[in-house]
Amino acid sequence: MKQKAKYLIVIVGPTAVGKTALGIKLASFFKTEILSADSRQVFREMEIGTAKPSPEELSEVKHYFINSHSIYEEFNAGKFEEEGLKVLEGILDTHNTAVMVGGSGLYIDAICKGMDKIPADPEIRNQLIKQLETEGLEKLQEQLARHDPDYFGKVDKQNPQRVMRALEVYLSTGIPYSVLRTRQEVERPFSIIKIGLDLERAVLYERIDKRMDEMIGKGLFREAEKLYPLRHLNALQTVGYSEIFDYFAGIHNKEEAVRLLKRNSRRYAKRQLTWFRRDSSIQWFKPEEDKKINEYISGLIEEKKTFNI
RNA sequence: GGUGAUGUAGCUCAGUUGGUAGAGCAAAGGACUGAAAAUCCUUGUGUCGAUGGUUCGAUUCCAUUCAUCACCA
Repeated sequence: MKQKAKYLIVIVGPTAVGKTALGIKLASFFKTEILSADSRQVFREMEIGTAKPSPEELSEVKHYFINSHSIYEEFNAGKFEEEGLKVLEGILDTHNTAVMVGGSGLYIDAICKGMDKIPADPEIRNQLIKQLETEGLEKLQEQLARHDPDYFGKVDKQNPQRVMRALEVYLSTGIPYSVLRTRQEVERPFSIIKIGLDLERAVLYERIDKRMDEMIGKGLFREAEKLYPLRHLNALQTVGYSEIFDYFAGIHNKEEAVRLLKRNSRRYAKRQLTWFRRDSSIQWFKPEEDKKINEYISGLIEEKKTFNI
């Protein structure tokens, strides 16, 4: 029996570029569903600051991983791969095409390329965080140099998160991180079509600033005020909220908070672009280039169909 | 119209006793496999308003000129 071709259309790009709208158009066209790859939109306790699809948009097309988890839960790229793959399988069981939309590069890669199955140990991680506070980064660097000289030679030693993760893995498994982290890409049972959305930088930044003003108008500060007592949670260590928490904590005034909200969102967009730019399988378009995007996708899908006959 | 001040990086400004310049902010580039909207690294981007003069050499001194601001008419 001939196997049907299955496709995952992935839409990536910086924040505020218009990924959500394109995703909905494509999913509607293919009569399929959307997998959101966004590390903050998964959380139901956060709303305004994460720029989720609107209720209308959500009712138009079924979205997964929007409001699916709680900020009290531990959620990460590894879990996203595991849970997301299951959801994808489900969609592709009944559809030929699925759409994934998101700005979290690591999450996108987790689905498209897979991650090494290296365990996480939150307990050890918390210990390491404490150790970082009390003894400083240097002590952790020394430990890593001793236990995993290989990785120590490669890592960005100034980055506490990198150093701690490697130590976490070694301390919980007894195996050096460098041994477990093979970065081997896995083959998925579907074809992946990656669409990147980008805009002229100045225009993108204008959109980011404008959207931030809109979020503030919708009550972002009120939302952040409610979440303020939970600010220590990982989910809330994020652009759009921490700037407001600092305002509540008296670190800066409201005007400065607004300035930082915008600036940090812009910087976030830049980091996203840096991540996506190195992925040569992404075909880039401007958000309004619907026609070109259509041609690009149908071209690829046609080709594969022909090939399979 | 007169007098004065200012004109240097995207913005706010510093500076050069004459040897083509530097801070803050903004920004740019990059890394990154379980915190990733996180975390970390690197980088000063410039006809020093314009034209002419003095000088070995002018962004700096002089003249003219343009622009902006303030005050006086």
